[in-house]
Amino acid sequence: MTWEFKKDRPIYAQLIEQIELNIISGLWGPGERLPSVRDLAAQAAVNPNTMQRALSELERDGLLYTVRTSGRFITEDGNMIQKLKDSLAMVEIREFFEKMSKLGFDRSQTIRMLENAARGEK
Amino acid sequence: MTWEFKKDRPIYAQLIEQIELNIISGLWGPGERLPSVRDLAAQAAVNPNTMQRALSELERDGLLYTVRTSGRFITEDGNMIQKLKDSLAMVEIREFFEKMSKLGFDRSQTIRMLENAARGEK
Amino acid sequence: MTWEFKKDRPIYAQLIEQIELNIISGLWGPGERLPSVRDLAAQAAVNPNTMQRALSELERDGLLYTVRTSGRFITEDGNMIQKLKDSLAMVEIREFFEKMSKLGFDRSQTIRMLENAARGEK
Amino acid sequence: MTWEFKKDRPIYAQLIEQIELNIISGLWGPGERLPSVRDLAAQAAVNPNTMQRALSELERDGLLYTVRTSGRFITEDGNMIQKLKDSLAMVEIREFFEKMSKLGFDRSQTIRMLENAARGEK
DNA sequence: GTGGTCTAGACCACC
DNA sequence: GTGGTCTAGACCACA
Repeated sequence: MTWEFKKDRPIYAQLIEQIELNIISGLWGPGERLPSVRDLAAQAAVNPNTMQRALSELERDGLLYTVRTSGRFITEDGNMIQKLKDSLAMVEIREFFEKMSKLGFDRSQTIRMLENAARGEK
Repeated sequence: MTWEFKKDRPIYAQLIEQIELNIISGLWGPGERLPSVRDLAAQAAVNPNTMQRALSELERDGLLYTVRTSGRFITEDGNMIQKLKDSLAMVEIREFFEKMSKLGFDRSQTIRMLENAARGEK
Repeated sequence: MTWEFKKDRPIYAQLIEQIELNIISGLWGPGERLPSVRDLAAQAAVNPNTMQRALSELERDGLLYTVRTSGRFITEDGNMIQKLKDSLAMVEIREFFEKMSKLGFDRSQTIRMLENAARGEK
Repeated sequence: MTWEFKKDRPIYAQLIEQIELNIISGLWGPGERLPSVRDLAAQAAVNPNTMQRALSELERDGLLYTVRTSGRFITEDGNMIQKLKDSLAMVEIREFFEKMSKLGFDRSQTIRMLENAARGEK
């Protein structure tokens, strides 16, 4: 796991994004225990407070949960993970349609081009 | 025409991008004369040299041409504009597939979701 | 290495030409590291930006490549160097035929004179 | 006949060159009478003194001759014109060999490439 | 230290 | 007036 950050957005937001990806991709499986905030922060070379903030937000969203004195864990609710995955996908899809529209392609043209592209690279 | 720049990429690159969009969208039609470098630079609030660099690169790609002492013009080669449009679209498509793949969706899943999204918003 | 410039053409163009000659002649061999932009500029007594422009264009043509924070290097693709050599030669040949034609010599006459000249000086 | 001058060399030298080309190419035939210095100067948009200087040098070389009260004429000595033609050609040939040598081609390689080029464009 | 970018301001050639 | 070029000097990212 490598952590990289760009300067154009807050680091805590980028942390959230990366952690979500780790969960969605299954790299961090449901119910799995996370390293300590300190360790994670050291690993990512960020301030522990920043890491803490990211984890708190993820916890607020229900993606993580804390067991006092024992640590933080990934949610075991597969449904929730699935919903996150779908919701992130919807954001990407919306942005993609937006960009293609700026290029002058409407939704159906866009889909047709996507089909061709997928077929072409098989 | 509004010009906005982010800090994470060179301004000249963003200028190129925006100008390409202006051409593709037809806002600046084939054969049309551009404002002078100085005017464009003032409009975009960048240094004339930066605008000059962007225009030079676009000219190198054949999208613009210069008539000495008279000004710069959009290419009259509609074919070239079409090719640019397609090529920019291919970049977007590739990036989109890439992102969706990180989320765990393969090409055919992605396309299915796109179709649903397009249908859902009609 | 001496750098000289005439006033009738842009300096950056003359820089490009001289550097190409350095590469073709093998004075700067494939894979070799160039001096820094600043050093080259000082050596040639031009502004660093001007040298930078020349190098950028050469890089765009694939004759050089940059390793961030480490420096610029001559391409290791001997084929590309050979192609450059041939292409520059073709330009010279074309111009030469052109001039001789203005003097009233056609291609075959020109070649015959060249053969005589080469023989005469042996 | 159009007259064009670059700034990097004296105008009178460029006048000489152009006039020599006119004679060699036969545009101005042997024995033909030239327009007056004043007219030539006006035509070329140069100072009459400059034109005068060019003509004097050409006369010194024997390419022109003056008949008092009647005007200037192209030499009728075809031999001389031929010699001029050859001598200008030799200059071109020498320069060409020089340039090709800088590119790394020796005389025989150069000649072979010229033959190929001439054949290729037929 | 490296290359990359940007700005400000100047001069030139062309018509 | 147009575009083209050059210089001087600054700041940034990267390692």
